[in-house]
Amino acid sequence: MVTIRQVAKEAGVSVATASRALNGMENVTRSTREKIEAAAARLNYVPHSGARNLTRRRTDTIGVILPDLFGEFFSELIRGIDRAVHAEGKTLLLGNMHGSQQETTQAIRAMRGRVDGLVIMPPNSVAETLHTEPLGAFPMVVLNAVPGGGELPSVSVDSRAGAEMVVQHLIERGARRIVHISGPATNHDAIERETAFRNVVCRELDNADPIVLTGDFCEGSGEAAISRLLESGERFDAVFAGNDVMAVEAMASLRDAGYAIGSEMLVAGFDDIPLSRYVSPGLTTVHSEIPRLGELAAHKLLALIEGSLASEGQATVIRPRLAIRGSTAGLAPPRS
Amino acid sequence: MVTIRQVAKEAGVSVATASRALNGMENVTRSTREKIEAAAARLNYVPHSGARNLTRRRTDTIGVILPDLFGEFFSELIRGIDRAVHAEGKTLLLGNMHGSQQETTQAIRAMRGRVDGLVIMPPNSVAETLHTEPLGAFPMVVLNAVPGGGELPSVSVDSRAGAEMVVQHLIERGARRIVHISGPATNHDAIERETAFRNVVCRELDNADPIVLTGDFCEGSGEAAISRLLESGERFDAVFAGNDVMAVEAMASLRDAGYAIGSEMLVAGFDDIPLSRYVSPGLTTVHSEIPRLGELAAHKLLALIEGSLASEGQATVIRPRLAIRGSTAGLAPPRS
DNA sequence: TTGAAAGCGCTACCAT
DNA sequence: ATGGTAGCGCTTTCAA
Repeated sequence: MVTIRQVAKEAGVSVATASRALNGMENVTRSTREKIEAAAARLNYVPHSGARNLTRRRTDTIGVILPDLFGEFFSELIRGIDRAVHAEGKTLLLGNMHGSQQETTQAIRAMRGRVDGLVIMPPNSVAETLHTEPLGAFPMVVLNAVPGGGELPSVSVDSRAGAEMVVQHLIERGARRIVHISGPATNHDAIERETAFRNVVCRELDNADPIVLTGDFCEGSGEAAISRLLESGERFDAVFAGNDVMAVEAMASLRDAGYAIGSEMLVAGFDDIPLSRYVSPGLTTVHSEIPRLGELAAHKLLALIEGSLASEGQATVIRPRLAIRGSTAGLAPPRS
Repeated sequence: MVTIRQVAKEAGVSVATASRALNGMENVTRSTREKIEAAAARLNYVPHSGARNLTRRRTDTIGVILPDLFGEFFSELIRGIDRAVHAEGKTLLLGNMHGSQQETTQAIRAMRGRVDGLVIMPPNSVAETLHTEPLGAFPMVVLNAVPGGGELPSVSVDSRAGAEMVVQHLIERGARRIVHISGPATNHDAIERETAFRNVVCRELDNADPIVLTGDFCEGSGEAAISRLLESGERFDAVFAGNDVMAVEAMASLRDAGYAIGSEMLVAGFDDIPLSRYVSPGLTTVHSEIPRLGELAAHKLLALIEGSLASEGQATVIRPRLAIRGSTAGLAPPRS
């Protein structure tokens, strides 16, 4: 492994000069610079970023810690973050907490000394104590969660508003018995969406105890929920799933069960992942601009790192909008 | 930022002892260890992985360089890689070459000193000179590409076999005039798939000059290809798209144009991204176990790093299988 | 403009 | 079992 010292020796200069030349600093004569560059090329020198990071006390890398790497939601999110980070010439270090609290702490700690800051999407349990982490002083932006004590800067989608919109919409399109498939109780968004659902159903349909099935936001749980529901024999005319993955699955299951989606049975989701536009009928959902969510978080973090942003209380909330598609075309015989 | 030196001082021991205790080595008395741990906790000490990496000459991190972070293919791939890497207690550093050759080189170099090895999915142009990279000695596994000079270990899906299977299948289901939407010419898989398509069509249908439209594997190009095709007035009864993203789009466009997918018009893709199962009718495609592709690559890299694998010539090829769904149910009036 | 040398925070070797 | 110390590869004062 060739080091800068070898390059310096080969070029017959000191490491200091070599370093300057290779970093494109001005105070190096043209001829020395050329000698050094030639030597570097001859030896196939590639700088060791690890060492560089250590001396410069910065890594030009930002860490991202997500509960999972699975599915389009995260894919889109990472894409947004990458876009922002890459535009600034920085790199992305990806951590995965795999949902567990312990792994989250571990993941955060593993980032120390390897990144300049963190974008993190913590489960609720972690969010509450996040500012307690030894890394407290560490630049950190929280995604879609209630920051513990409200102290950490955050970016989030207004889940409550989004869920209210979509439930309201279902009602307008004729739904009277709406079932909700919720996300995991450890997830802040899941709770917000469920709460909003209950509120609207209670207020508009006078139903204080609607059916709520517990899902987990992942593949498999939409289908499972629907099959439980069908077995139970409950009557219902619409399903509002906590996210699109479950909604799309629910839609497929209901179609298989013989319902005409959009006319006999309305289905809606949340997130607006790309998939939602491609299923047929298209899935009505809450468009939350996932890549933008990531992009905003990254920008905020970069500002934080540069010191151009206070490290407290900056909460950005994205207000989502409805994406209306065929899955809520309208219940055929509107019953009052 | 609290360092190990401060912890040592606080505990009244040397840094050496502190290091041992904190790394769980055996040769430390119980009492000293406790003193040190207490001191570390009191000071909120978090080890600096960057420095650690430097001394240990290893990072326990593997780098992944992809042409793009967009879409389900990469999402699934990363998921597979993560699964393997995480199982070994290591971390993932994500690089994005954004398709350009220059950025790829840059991305590779930026990894030096920050990762123990690289999984890379290079465009063709880069693949050929990859082993020339100064990082040559660096553990590296190539994904889905022809490794330059065939020297680098690789994992890939047998695109040719997959494409042959699916084209054959289209013919069996009655297709006689098959159109191909290809991927970008810079992509090895794209070329393999197109070649296989041409071969089968020539052999089985005696058509030496089938219609091939150029796409780019990304959103938008499936639709564009179909609209060009429809405008041209060409007759055709089946579309084989180079990947699922384009196939799904093509399917939607054709449906909008009034074709009954599966009976009047057959459509097939390649990859089997999750989306393919959810569209309706389901998309017939080549199932290539994307996560497994990533997992195998990661395992191979880890073996390489550990030195339990030679660094040359190890090529793993995954043989894909057909996933038959509604989009190729069968042409209604089978013409000979 | 150039060089010498002091670290960055940590681990691991060699003594004790 | 513990401590002293020499690096890991690089950047960056400070002098010359």
